[in-house]
Amino acid sequence: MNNTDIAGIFEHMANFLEIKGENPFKIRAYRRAAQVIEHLPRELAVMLAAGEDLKSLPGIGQAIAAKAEELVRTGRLAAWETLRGSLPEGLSELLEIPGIGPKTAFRLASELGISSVDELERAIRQGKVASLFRLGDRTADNLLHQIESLRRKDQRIPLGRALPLVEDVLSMLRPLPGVKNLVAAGSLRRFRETVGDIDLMGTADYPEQVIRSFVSLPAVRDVLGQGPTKASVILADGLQADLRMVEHEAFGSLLQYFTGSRQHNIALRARNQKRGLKLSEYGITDASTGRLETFATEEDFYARLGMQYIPPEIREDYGEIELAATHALPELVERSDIRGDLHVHTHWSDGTASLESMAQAAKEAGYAYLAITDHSGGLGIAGGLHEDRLLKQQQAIHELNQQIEGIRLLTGIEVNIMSDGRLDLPDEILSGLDVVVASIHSSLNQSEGKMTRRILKALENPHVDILAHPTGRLIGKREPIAVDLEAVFSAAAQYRKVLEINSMPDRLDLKDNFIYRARELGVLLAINTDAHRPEHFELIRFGIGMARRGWCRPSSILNTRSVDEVLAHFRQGNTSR
DNA sequence: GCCGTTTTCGGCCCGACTGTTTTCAGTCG
Repeated sequence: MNNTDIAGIFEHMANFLEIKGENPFKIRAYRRAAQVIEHLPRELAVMLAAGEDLKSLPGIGQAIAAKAEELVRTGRLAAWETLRGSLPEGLSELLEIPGIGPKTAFRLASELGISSVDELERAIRQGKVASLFRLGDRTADNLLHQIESLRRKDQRIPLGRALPLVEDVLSMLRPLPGVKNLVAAGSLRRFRETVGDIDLMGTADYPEQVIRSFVSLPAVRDVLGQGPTKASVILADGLQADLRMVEHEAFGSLLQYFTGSRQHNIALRARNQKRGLKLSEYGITDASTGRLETFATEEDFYARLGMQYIPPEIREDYGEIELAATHALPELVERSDIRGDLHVHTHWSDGTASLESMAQAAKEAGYAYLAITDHSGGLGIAGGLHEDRLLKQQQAIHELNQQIEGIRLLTGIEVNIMSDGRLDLPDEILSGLDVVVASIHSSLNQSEGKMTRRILKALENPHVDILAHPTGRLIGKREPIAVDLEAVFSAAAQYRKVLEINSMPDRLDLKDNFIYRARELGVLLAINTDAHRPEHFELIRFGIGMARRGWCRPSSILNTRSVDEVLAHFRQGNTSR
């Protein structure tokens, strides 16, 4: 049983306990455990097999550790079987409907015998729901609307689609007269790989005018609501965006509050409550005096708590609060730290641009070096390079290096890892290149054992420098390959191989929690764009966002180093066996 | 059920809105 399944069961248990009116803190404990487990970089089964104590995980104590172990060992959980037997199975899905909480769900089940969304819809149409005590026509009507919108609701959408959309909106509103602040908060600001709703907030001299302009933007498909300081709209892709205009003095605490994450805020408040400070979106209240202090910036807000400013990307209650309190947060990698890209394509394979224009674009991006890594000729990739054309390309790169100034091109290849782990170019060819990026593009459905052996074999090749997009996932389109990443990370650390953080918004591969784990194991990472055209260099910000979510300092990222240091690192990898 | 620079017991984030009431429970973010 894997982590997703286990987390799912704990989440269901929380729902059922809630419906039964159990202790709310017990319920919260199950929810928190589910979240922690869901985002673990390693399988609980693996940790248990290694003899590790699950109680060392945050939010997991004696009882939940034992239950998790029971699930791993037997695939079942007696406590869960009992619980689910005591209530109608479908009740959990009722909680998905906005407006229905545990109390209402319980009453719908006990008083009307409803146990599914379909049954609820029928009951509403028959007028049964509106006749219940403390419910009425309005409530029933709203629920019906929620059910309908839930059925056509778009999923969370990838960050790569949401961010440009939101930036468009912001760039049209910011020039309005009197606008001081205007930013997106929420999971978008934290650079989560997918986002649900968008929370925009700002301060301005004439807030109503900003609201009016907002709802009449061309990107707005539908206006859900509009008041003097707040409006809700639907943008393209079905993305809901809320704009909130506030007083300038309270902007800092409001931004902090709406940036989240929820877990971060809960932990932050609990911690400071003990010190007599009450935190809210309006500011900080000293319990002894009852006086509310406001904050125009987040920096001031955190400083008042005696803490370092915490970058949004790591506000996940993953230890950042404690470190910020002792001023020991890591300095996270930034765009300006990046000195080159080690994975790009040109029209020599499936890219669209020439060597020259890619070099020029990299130079404009502020880079000192650029590795040209077109596809190797093997399996089914359009226009991949065979040995003769690769040699010609190397020649062209050498010549271009003579002509251009301000950037150094490195020769390279993105070589296919074939289904048995061999590479589709011979070692003699690979040894003549500055950078060898290896990746999987075929036979993606192999078993975990086979896939892991395949990748480990590729990593054992002394000429391989970087493993690109290690899991092969495409967000929302293709599942990651089945592979024992823990084994891959260990091998990479041992052989000094570099793992890629691919910045393509539909890849973001490795993802945040795996970056965190790889870094923990001492693996060096590279943030690459995998650019296929000059504009793609801009996508580096997504990779940087992931790296920051994985707590990477510049020292964890190879391409923050000079070209000589990069090449020196590859040479070490080549001779370390 | 979890957790500990005041605690191994006694706490556990905070405020607003909605619809239904006549003082507030339930839900949400």
